[in-house]
Amino acid sequence: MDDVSHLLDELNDAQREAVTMGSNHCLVLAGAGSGKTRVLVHRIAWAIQVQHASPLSILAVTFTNKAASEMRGRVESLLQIPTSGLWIGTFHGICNRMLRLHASEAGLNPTFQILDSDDQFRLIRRTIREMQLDEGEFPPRQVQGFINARKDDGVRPDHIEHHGNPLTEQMVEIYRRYQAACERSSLVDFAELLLRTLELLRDNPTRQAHYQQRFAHVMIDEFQDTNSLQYALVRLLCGSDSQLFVVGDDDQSIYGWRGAKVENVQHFVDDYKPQVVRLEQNYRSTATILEAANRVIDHNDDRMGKNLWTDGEQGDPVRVFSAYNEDEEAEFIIGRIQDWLDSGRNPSEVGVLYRSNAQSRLFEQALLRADIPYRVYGGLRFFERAEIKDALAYLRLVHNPLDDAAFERVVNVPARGIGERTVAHLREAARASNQSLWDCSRHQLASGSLPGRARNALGVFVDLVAGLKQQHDETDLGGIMHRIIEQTELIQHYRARETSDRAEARQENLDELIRATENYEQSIEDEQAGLSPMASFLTQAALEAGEHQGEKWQDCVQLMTLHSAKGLEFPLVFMAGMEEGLFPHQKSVEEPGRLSEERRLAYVGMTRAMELLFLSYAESRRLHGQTLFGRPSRFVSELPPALVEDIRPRLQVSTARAPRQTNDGLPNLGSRVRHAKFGDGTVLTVEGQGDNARIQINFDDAGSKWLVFGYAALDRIA
DNA sequence: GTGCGACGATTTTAG
DNA sequence: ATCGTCGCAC
Repeated sequence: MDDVSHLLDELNDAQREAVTMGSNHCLVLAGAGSGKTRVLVHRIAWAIQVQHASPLSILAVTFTNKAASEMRGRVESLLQIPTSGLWIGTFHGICNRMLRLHASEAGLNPTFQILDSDDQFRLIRRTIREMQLDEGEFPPRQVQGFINARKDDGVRPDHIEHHGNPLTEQMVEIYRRYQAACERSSLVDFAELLLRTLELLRDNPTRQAHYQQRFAHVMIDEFQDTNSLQYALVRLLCGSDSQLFVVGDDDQSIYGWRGAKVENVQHFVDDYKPQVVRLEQNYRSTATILEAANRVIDHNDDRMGKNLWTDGEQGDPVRVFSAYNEDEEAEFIIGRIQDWLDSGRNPSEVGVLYRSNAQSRLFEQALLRADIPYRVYGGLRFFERAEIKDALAYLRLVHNPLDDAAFERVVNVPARGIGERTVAHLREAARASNQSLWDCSRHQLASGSLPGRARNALGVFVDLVAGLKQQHDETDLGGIMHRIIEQTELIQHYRARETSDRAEARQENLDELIRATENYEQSIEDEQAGLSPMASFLTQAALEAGEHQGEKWQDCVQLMTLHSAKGLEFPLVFMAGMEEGLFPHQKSVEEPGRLSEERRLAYVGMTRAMELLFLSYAESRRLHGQTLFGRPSRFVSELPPALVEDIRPRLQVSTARAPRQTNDGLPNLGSRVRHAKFGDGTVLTVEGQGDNARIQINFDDAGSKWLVFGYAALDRIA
């Protein structure tokens, strides 16, 4: 046997057990910071070098492109071989690959284009409008959620029971028509990528047998994030001789709201009887931080059980800061960051985490004032920006004139006098003749059945795209992209409509897009699948929307939501806005089962911290234009007091929390009161005087109510 | 076809 | 407070 010590040297016992697992299926319950990526990478290497598995027999699935490319890179450097034979990718990437290879068997045009969620939204909205339904009654967002949820459950329109419920019946009809529109134009949305692949394998025994035989080693990362469809797909991909190696952490399941099923971890145990390995040694955080996080997550009663430990240092206590308001909170955090920098540490070692994006603004302003560089995660990514999508819509039309979604997007961008009436006429004619909007436009122009003005305008558009199509034969991808941006006059369009710096940014992005097409090299797989560089580029753009903010890889303080912090680590972490209603979020408190997910989110946040962890909350906070008086998050009180250092004990300073009684006996804003029926609450508003005063109280359990002071019989409580 | 004011909603998000 | 969408007037 080859010397394989390099595969095992740096592993602890549990990690080694997982990596060297024999013929059994394996479930690795990998706690935060316990080295799960290392285990996955070494497992792949082990399969190839020790079990002599062919690289072609390996399928490794992740949730993000970032995780996939990191894994690929690490396997490559560990094995010192190129990894092009291995299937490492996201569920969507892998499904895309299979569908391209077997397009006709899956009932698809091999040049199908992928719809991102924005494209999908627009197409659904248009479908609703075309059906002359009321968008108030059928909000496109909701319908989109409905359709995706059905697809995630593997359900097609014909299989939905509407039980005579007219609302459901309509929803199903929208689903049906949306799907028909997709198929007419060879468009595939994200959920469809998975569902089609599932159906392909399910209904095609030859293909199924082929892949089941081929993939002898199937590895799945972040298994707690899989939805029903993904688990069904995993089950179809694994044959009786395949080994499943599944890594996950039920305590880090924070995506239940978008369909992820933690239960899949238990299902996997039941279905495959895997050997279970727990990775509980943490290499990231101090003992104090770890213990505090353990104690918080311990309040959940639906855990598989796991207790992280470390042989590292005790470290500093967890610091809890009680701010008077959100401004003071931000000020405090920036002060501590300044201390950190003054002690010679770097901005990029600092993570400021919050529950919702709206909270970022305060920190941005404060950091700006303090002249500390920062980077905000979230927002639109490169290929999601409007100007990029506009330009790509032209590219899509050149690539596939049947793409009605692309046609609709840019037929009047820049405005060229093709109004809603003309487009409606085209849609109607297209539907009547069962044609694409593009073909229909050409016929309408030829037959002269359009009013003069519309005819001219549409003629300009058709000539433009037709001209570009023609030029496509003479030039490469970069060349055609360049000409698209030049000839469509998109830049002039933004210039005329928007402020100069906004237009400037769009121009830069479009320049960047040209550069990206010029430098684009399609993968060998895409080439083998017979994809043109253009088709390959469009697929990539849809599948990998790109970095949130390019180039900003400087030394920056990192601002992000708790969700996007998953998988990252920082020596210094702030968790801001630790208030009931904000975190845990009000909506999660109301729905049963959601609270434990919020607690897992708190756990994820805390376990991001390596050396120092600060939690902070504000006693009063302006939100949606009004001032709210919150209480500290329950997660704060779940911390073991021995590990906590209160930076400002509430008794000391708090004005909002120690309200004086006014002369007329009315409670002050922000004070806590008890009502016989509604329970405890916080006074939000006081109007009028004496017994006739109307008081708005936000009750902890009963919600916000208006009461007349004289009748309400309120007791003040501490 | 564009511009403006009213209106409403406002957790988290990768592919 | 703020942002996006809708309807209406020019």
